[in-house]
Amino acid sequence: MARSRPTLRDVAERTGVHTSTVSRALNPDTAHRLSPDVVAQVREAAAAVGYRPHGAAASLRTGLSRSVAVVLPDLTNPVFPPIVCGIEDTLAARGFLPIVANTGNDVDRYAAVFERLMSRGTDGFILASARRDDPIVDHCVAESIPLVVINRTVDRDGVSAVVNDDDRGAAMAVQHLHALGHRHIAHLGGPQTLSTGHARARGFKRATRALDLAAAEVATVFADAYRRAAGCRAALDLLRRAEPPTAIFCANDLLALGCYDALRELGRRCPEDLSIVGYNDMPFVDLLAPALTTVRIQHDEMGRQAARMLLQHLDDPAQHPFDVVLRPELVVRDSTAPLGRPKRTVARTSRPAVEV
Amino acid sequence: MARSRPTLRDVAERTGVHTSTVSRALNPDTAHRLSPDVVAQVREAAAAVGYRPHGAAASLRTGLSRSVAVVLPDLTNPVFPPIVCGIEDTLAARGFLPIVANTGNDVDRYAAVFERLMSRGTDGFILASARRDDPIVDHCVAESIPLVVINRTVDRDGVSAVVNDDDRGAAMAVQHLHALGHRHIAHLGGPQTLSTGHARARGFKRATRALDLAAAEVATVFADAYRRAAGCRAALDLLRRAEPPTAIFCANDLLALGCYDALRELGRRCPEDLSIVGYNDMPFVDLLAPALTTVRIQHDEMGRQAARMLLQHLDDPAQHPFDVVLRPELVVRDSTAPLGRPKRTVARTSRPAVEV
DNA sequence: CCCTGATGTGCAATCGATTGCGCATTATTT
DNA sequence: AAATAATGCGCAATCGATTGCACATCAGGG
Repeated sequence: MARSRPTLRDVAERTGVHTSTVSRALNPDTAHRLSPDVVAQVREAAAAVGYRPHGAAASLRTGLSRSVAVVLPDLTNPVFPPIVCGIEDTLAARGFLPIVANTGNDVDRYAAVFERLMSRGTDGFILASARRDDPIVDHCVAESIPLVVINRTVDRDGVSAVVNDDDRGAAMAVQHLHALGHRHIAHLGGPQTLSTGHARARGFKRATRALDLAAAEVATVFADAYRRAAGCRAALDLLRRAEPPTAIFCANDLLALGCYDALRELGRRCPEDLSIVGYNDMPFVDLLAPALTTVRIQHDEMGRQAARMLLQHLDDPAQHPFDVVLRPELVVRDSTAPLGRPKRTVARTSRPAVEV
Repeated sequence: MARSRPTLRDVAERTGVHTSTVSRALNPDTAHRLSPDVVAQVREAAAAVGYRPHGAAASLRTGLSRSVAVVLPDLTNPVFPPIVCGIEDTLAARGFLPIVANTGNDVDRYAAVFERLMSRGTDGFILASARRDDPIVDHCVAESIPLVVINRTVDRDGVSAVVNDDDRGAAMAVQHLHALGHRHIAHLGGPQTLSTGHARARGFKRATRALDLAAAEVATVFADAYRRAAGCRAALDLLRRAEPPTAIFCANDLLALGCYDALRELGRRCPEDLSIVGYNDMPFVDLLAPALTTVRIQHDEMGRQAARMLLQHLDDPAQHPFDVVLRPELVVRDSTAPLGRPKRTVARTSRPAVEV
């Protein structure tokens, strides 16, 4: 035992043919060039000795690995798993294996992970971790490495992206709050180094202006990360001001959870004292207390589109970069209520967890 | 452009030395055998041409890849990301890259993913997807492939595992419910093909017997998957019986969420009409309505232990398999209340999301 | 019956990095 | 100063799979 794994040679010797014949017999694309009985014999022998192709060797020779790297900024953010599932489904249908890596929102680890994935040889990248100004994206473009950015996009040109219409989504949130009578609406923004944080803040500003909400009424603070704790800090900042807002639009759901924490700390209630809107409609926010009103993005669809896009680039290296922009949807639940006349909590809009 | 990536040869020619010298200069372990100025020149040239090691080639020659596969049964279950983070931290410190793959609870995909990872060449496996009787685990043992199972273990011997004391955790849940006065306690069990489902059911049975709860009072139903929808179905089954339980111990948090769904469907309330205990204390269950009482497992620590274990096996192939059993902890929140005298919801035990 | 063409298989080079072995040069010892 | 040890580096084989090319065999047509 512990003998090294069987190779093409072992199968060849067992069958009495050459290794090249074995290689062809085992490859569905070349098997037709051989006589059927040889193919059958080879396959049988391969199964008998438990032959497994040596990916590194094949990859070395062909330069292809039939695997793509999926880089996430934060695995613990529940918004990403459904996206990954969409990617997986689409890639699996074409025989590609997605390799998921996590940067944990750390720039150094982002670089290290990319380096390792590159050297390990993946055919392409799907980056959910892109920053607006991203050296790694630049590098990929310069080296013509097949690449798709997802959810977050970059400022520069020449990169295929699957994103949401964050500007519109933000406007939907503001309009909803405005329709409920809110005038002191604040924005708990995300990092402005990320396209999502930037676009949602821009949409917020545009929408409040369009609705003639005085600038003073539309305070904006920025969290330094899409994290619950950062959201709490920023929310406390907003809520401790002289004239606190009656509603907050958060740039993502984790920040909204931070708002919940802040309210609890201050002994105030949602939605009675403050209406909160999140962004992403990540799994489980429908079960929170109160159930979170949020802007839903199409998780699975984003993943599927990104995977399809990357496959197009792999199939045709000349494929020109393009964008797919998905439309968000407002999901009204219990964390928003009319100003001064908070609605009673009734049967809330539920949404089952994503079934894989 | 689009010129193929630089190789050792390119660096060698540029420096005027042999490729083997370049190889040694770039490898910290062998650089000391060369004169310092050669090393410096080589490193400089390598950086200048943007040399990146070709992992597949190195892996082919050495048989090592410095990467380990982490196989998850269900990426969308929030209990796993924190575990993966623990694994990542520990592996990164030793220069190993974790490659995360997801089986989506699908046996065929499990096999396919394993096959791909094997052929791609990973130095070892951390399986969170093991079943009690798992052919893939058997295969790894037979082939002496370094392996650690995590969270779920296997019935067979000879496999290193990091698990929780599920039996004890279940007993803690039952004792808690019993102390609250509950006598009609049911168990919403997980799949019995998984060690977690099995051990938690066993712990439930043991604890109820020890407390002299009549067998009739301790109904048990099994969900066919750790999913919210499956939990809902099973809970409806329990709650529609002639003598429904006053408390349910669920084999994991997702099943508990299914209970919440079932209650809503029946128009009953938790904890007034039914006390619910979950298992795992996955992220965000502290924010649910009501905040979930659950058995907490040590997510990060599990990951760290498993990674350490695997590294031990990699360092010393003769390392004998061993187990690490972590102790669970009951976290009482608002989903459980004294029988017939439901407590008012007060400030609940909060727990911030895991900071990466 | 020979020639052409098709078909099936073998040969050997190749991908890029690693490493045991050996040679050459320099340092050390007596 | 000569013999020996130590150091620095090059040579070439190797890992396993793939693939262009060549060769052999056989079928069919003239």
